[in-house]
Order: sequence, then structure tokens, then C-alpha cells
Amino acid sequence: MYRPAGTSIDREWLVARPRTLKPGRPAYQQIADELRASIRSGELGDGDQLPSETQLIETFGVARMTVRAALQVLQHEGLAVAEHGRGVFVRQRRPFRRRSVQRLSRSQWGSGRAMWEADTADDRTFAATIDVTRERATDDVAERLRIPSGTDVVVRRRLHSVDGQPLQLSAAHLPADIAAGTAIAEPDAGPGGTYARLEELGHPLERFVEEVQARMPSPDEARLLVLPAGVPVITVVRVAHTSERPVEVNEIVVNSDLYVLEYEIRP
Amino acid sequence: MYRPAGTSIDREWLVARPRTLKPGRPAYQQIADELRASIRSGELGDGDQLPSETQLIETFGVARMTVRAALQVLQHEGLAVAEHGRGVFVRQRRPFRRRSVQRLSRSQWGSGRAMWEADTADDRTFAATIDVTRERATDDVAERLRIPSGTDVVVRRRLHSVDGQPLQLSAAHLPADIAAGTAIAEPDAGPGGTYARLEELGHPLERFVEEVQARMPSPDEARLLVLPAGVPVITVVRVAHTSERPVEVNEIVVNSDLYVLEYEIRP
DNA sequence: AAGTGGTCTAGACCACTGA
DNA sequence: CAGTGGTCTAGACCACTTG
Repeated sequence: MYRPAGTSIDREWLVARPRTLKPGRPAYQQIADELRASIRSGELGDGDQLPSETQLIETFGVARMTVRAALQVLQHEGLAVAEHGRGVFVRQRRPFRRRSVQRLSRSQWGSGRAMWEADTADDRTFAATIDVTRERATDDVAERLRIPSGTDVVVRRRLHSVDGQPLQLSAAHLPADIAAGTAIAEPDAGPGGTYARLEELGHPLERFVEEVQARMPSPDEARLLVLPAGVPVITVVRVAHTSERPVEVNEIVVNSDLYVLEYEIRP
Repeated sequence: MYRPAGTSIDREWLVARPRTLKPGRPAYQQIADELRASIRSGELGDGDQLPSETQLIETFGVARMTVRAALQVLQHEGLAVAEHGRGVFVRQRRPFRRRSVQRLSRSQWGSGRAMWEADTADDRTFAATIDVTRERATDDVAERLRIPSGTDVVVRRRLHSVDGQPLQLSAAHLPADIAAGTAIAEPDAGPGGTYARLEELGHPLERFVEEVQARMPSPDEARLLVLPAGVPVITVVRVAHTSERPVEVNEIVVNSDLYVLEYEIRP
């Protein structure tokens, strides 16, 4: 009973359904419930096309805005994506890429590989540097770097992509007294990246602290990361410390659909 | 120019707006853009009421479904919440609670405190155990525990709340050969919880590995955690290891609005 | 009772996709 | 071209909150 992903089974789905809606619960939610159940059970698999709006209208005997509301529910739950002119499809699930934050080890960036390349192996990778600027630190960044608010920082803003797929945005902030005039203030920071340069400059990195949160993306973030509705972002604020002081604050926004963050804790 | 949070400024907002929409971009998106800008700028602060649907209809000269679409956009971005019969409000922001996963230290659970109490200090806390059951391990859990698929496990499912506010769901899975017949299989596992019992039973915990992801909640999760639209959940799969074997897989789902996960990495 | 949001209809026109 | 989803209207009735 094998059926390859992406097969259209609209017609089968159609005849298998009861077409009656019970009073008490809104119609659009009942329709969403049925479709959701079909997705969860696997009856509708990854990439399969959902019944079209027209088909749902006929099946359930409701107005178009009602079936659209049902489909919107599924999209905002991250279960389906609409493609204009094509149909609504079960959203392809889950990370084809995983990230071990554990790989923030010296062996990684010491060897000239960026840490986000850790699991990439032989894939093609890109890090499109949007820009490197010198700015006044925001209050939050200044506090985390333990420098006076408004002090100059070098900011490296980047959009990381792999095989053309945007994965994450990052904005690394370093105190200007450390980074200005060095390779860190250049678009290409050289082999091993910022962390390798910091060590060379006499700032050996002792520990990283990461704060992890999740939220829905802003419209700008959704555009840059090509996020469909219903996909949140994970935000990471990483602070790199030497034994003396914090030397970098990196604000990272990742496509939560493509990442698994991995941490190891030793009590 | 101080204005306390929650103040209604509908009328001010109304007169300050242009009421013309430009062609090219959908009307509901332009309306959402204006409201979003007001929220981001702070003109509309935490808990403030947005203009009502009626006011927006008059201001922009569009149909009701159009302004509703605009308000839906903001709700799904997590910027606003609607309250039936009251209005639409700027969503109160961000964690009044923070969690240091770093606190998975022996000193915490050794001292009889659960790790999710680490930062709670003198707040009132509750952990409503939904149930403790014996089940066959799912494929995923079995693989993580390195036991044959279908082997019995003890499952402790809980809903954690603080001051009546639900924070997280968890489902801890332990191999039956370790946990069955012990306090771990009881609803109240005793002081220090599962981890303290494991140590007493001769399973000293050496390391924890956590995999962190984010996604939109299922309807059930949204109901249990009382999540409004536009708030994702963070999922954590924590595996506790002795030097010999993995002894617990804990599947955790947290309200991303109330948590900051914190990790420390030493290269 | 007045004002708010929640659901729903029966249309319309448009933009995009694919054969 | 037919079929798909995207936007929008002008109504309707309902449910909830507040004074």
C-alpha cells in the first residue's frame, strides 16, 4: 500500500468523509479538525495536496470564506502551506540539517571551519555577509558586553545559507577597542572566522553563554529566511567570554524548521 | 509624557493616521503595517487596546472582513491578542520567568529541589502530575534509550504550573527495568525527584543531552498551556546518561513566552 | 443596552499555475 | 484555457463584556 509522497489523493479523501457538520462547534474548526486528523494519521502525507477550496465547499456545503478559514488554521499551525495557483499542501516536515552547538569547540574554529559548518560535511555552504559596520551599542548589547551604553561596536550582520536555502540571520557585536582595525572588521574575517582572530589577538575564549527563545518572525525576518506561515524562529543570544571580559554578543535568528539545537550539560 | 500600560489611546491613534490606502499592496496588509509600526514604535504599548474593528472600518473605508484580516495578521505574529467582547490588545511581552538549564547541577536536585524550581525562589510552585503509566516505548524513545522497540517504560507525564500559570508539559520515559517498582513509578517521586532516586538506585548521572526545537503548538498543547495565537512552543528532548547507558528520555514542551533557556558551553 | 469580537454567507474580481 | 488560491464587499446573526 505504498504511495509516494506528493501524490494527490483528493478524490479518495473526498468520498471517505462524512459531509455533515455538528452544531455547537464552528464549521471552520470542524473542517480543520478533519483535515488535521488526516494529516496526523498519515492519510495525508508530506507534500500531499489537500482537497481544493472548491472540493471542500461541495463536501461540507459551506461558503468559501468558511473553508478558507479552516485552511488558514492549518497553515498557522504549521501543518500546511498554500501555493498560489497550485493548491494547499501538507508541509514538508523537519530538519534536514542539525546543529550541534556543542561544536563550539576550539577544534572546529581552530581548524578554519565556521561552527555552523560543523555538520555540513561536504555540502556546499555559503555565508553571505550583508555588511560590517561600526555602530553605537544598544543598551542591551552594551549591558551584555559590560561597556558603557553608546560605546562603539563593530557589527557583523550576516545571512547564512546552505545550498541556496537561508538558514539563519546573525548580528555579531564586538567592542570597537578589540575589533576595530583588525580582520574582524573586514567582510572576510579569514580562516576560522571571528573566534580564531580573537584568539590571535590575545583574547582566548573561555566560555559561551547562550540564551534561547522562540517567537513568530517579523515580516522582514520571514522574507529573508523565506518562512511560510506557521513557522516560528528560534533566537539565540550568544555571549563569548574570555577570562577577563565578554568580547562578543551574537544575536542569532534561525529558521526553526531547519534546525535542531543540541546542548550537552555535565552536572 | 508618561502613560501607564493598558491605557486606551484609540481616539488619538485614529486622528493621527492618514486614511488613504495605496494601490499595489493589499489593504489588509497596509492596515496591519500601520498598526505594527505603532506597536514597534511604542506608540501602542503593552496591553494597550488597538482601535476597534468599527473604528478601523471608518478610518480606512474598507469592509469589516478586511480589517479583521489585518488584525489576524498581528495576532498570528504574536503582537496582539483579541478578547471576545472587550477588544484587541497589544500582547504583554516576554518572560517573567527564566530558566537556567545550567541548573541541572547535582546541587539542585541533590538538595531536593526540582530543576524547574531553580529560579523560582519563594514563588509558589505546583507540579500537577497528570499520571504515571507503564507503556511500550515508541520507536523514538526506544532508540534514544538504546532498548528494543516495544520494551516497557515507565512514563511520568506532568503539567508544570507556577502561580496557576501553566508553563510546560513533560513526559519522562525511563526503562521499566530501572524504574518499575521504585518511587519513580509513584506519582510523588520524593525529594529531589527522579534524578535523586536514580542516583540512590545506583545510576549516577554523568551527562544530559538536550535537543531544542520550536514549532507551533497542537490544539491540545495550546489548550493545556493556555497559549494565544501567535505563540510557539519550544520542545526539548533531554536524555540523561550514566556512564553505562541512557536512563531517561524527557520530552518537554514549554510555553515559549515564559521561558528563556540558558546554556553554557566550554570549548 | 451598547460596544466589542466571532462566525458565516453569496457573491465579485484578481493573480498565479499548468496542461 | 480551466483550476487554483488571494483579496474584498456588504450584509447577517451570534456571543461576550461592561456599564
